[in-house]
Amino acid sequence: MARGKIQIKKIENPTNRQVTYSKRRNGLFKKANELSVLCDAKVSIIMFNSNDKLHEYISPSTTRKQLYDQYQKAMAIDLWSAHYEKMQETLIRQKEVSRNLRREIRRRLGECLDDLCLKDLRDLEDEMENTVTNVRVRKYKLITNQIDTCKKKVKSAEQQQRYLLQEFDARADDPHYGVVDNGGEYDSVIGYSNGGPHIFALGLPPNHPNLHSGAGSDLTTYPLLD
Amino acid sequence: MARGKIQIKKIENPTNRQVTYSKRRNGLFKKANELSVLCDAKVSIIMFNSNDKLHEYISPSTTRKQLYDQYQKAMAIDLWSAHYEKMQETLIRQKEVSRNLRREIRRRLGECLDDLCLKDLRDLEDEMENTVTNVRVRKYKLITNQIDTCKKKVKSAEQQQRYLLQEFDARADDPHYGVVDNGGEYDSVIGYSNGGPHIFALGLPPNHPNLHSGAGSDLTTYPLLD
DNA sequence: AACTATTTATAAGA
DNA sequence: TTCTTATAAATAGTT
Repeated sequence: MARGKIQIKKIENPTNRQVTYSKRRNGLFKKANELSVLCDAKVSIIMFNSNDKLHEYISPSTTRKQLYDQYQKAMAIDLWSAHYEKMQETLIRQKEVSRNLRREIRRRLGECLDDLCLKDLRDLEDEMENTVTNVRVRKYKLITNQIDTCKKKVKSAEQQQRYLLQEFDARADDPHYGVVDNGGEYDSVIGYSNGGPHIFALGLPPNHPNLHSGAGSDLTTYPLLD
Repeated sequence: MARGKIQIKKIENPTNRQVTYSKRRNGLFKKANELSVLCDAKVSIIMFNSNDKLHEYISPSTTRKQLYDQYQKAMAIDLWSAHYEKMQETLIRQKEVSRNLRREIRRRLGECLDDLCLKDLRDLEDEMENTVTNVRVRKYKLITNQIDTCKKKVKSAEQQQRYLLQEFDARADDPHYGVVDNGGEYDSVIGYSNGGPHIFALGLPPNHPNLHSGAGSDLTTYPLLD
């Protein structure tokens, strides 16, 4: 535009190119600035030269963040990247799936049945009955397990009791062990009314294995059985 | 820059401002384009006028995404990550929801029952039975409706039949109508074994209204009822 | 970086 | 909005 017109095509001489880039960049930024002031506009220019060096202009009336937030809003976000789009699609599909699943569940709660035909209803009914059967099987198994566990505990408790009585008798016959005098009344021990402390009072070691095994520490569940 | 120098400050007249914005925007984009061609550079300009209308220039040698990816890398900032992250979160939540819904359904199919306690199983069983009840109610209603429809059709067919027989008798008594001689045997008509053609043979007009009404055209469903 | 001949952009008017 | 045109501004090539 001076000392001769030029063709608008790539300047092959790298030095000339760099010089022109510099001059015109300044010109562009100056124009951008004038525009933003004259017209109360917000302008951003970012540019990379052929060596990928970044230069940037932001009009003084705004900030990068403000400008790009506004830009994203104006662009309605989605066109951004393939990734973004894919994400959005996935999200929509997920929501659709959820909706369908919810409807399935509602049907299985006995709602939304009006748009089902007779066959669908029959299938649903069959399915429900299968499920009930499965649930009952599982429930039965659970109950059976619990009962078994309880029985084992009872057995263990009884064994424990027998062992303790035996031990008690043995020591009652042995003069080396002192006997608590309660007027020949053994009920408080035999009846298990207040077991633990009495036993220790009789000289059993506190960490007796049969007392502290799993069954032993759960003896309190005993009254719950019946 | 012509017909008089101007001060670089906001143009207060909105019309003038808009005109200048338009002209200078074109100038700016033209310069940007020349620069990008001459110097093999990548340029992006985004601008909002005072009414927040967006205008954008991207040099043809690149794309928005490319340019902004490069920009982000160069700036070591993340322009879109906030949006991105929010979306990712939403997606993860949605998937979680779906997974839960699926498990609910599987339970209602009698699967995955192992981690339910006795109370859960009882609730599930009750729920299933409620559903079965609802399904049966709905099924019953559907069947009742179908039966009602069938009954109506039967009634209509019988009425039709009665009318035709009456008509037949009337014409048999009237000497103006010729009678097909089959040895006094009327069964083939009375028995309805091959109704249509015989009737027309007897001289009924082909587009007899009672024959071609909705009920009439469905007479073939009659044998299916019972 | 400065100069300057020349091209280009554009303000004001139509 | 677009065109016109006088003039300001930008800048290509040179120093």
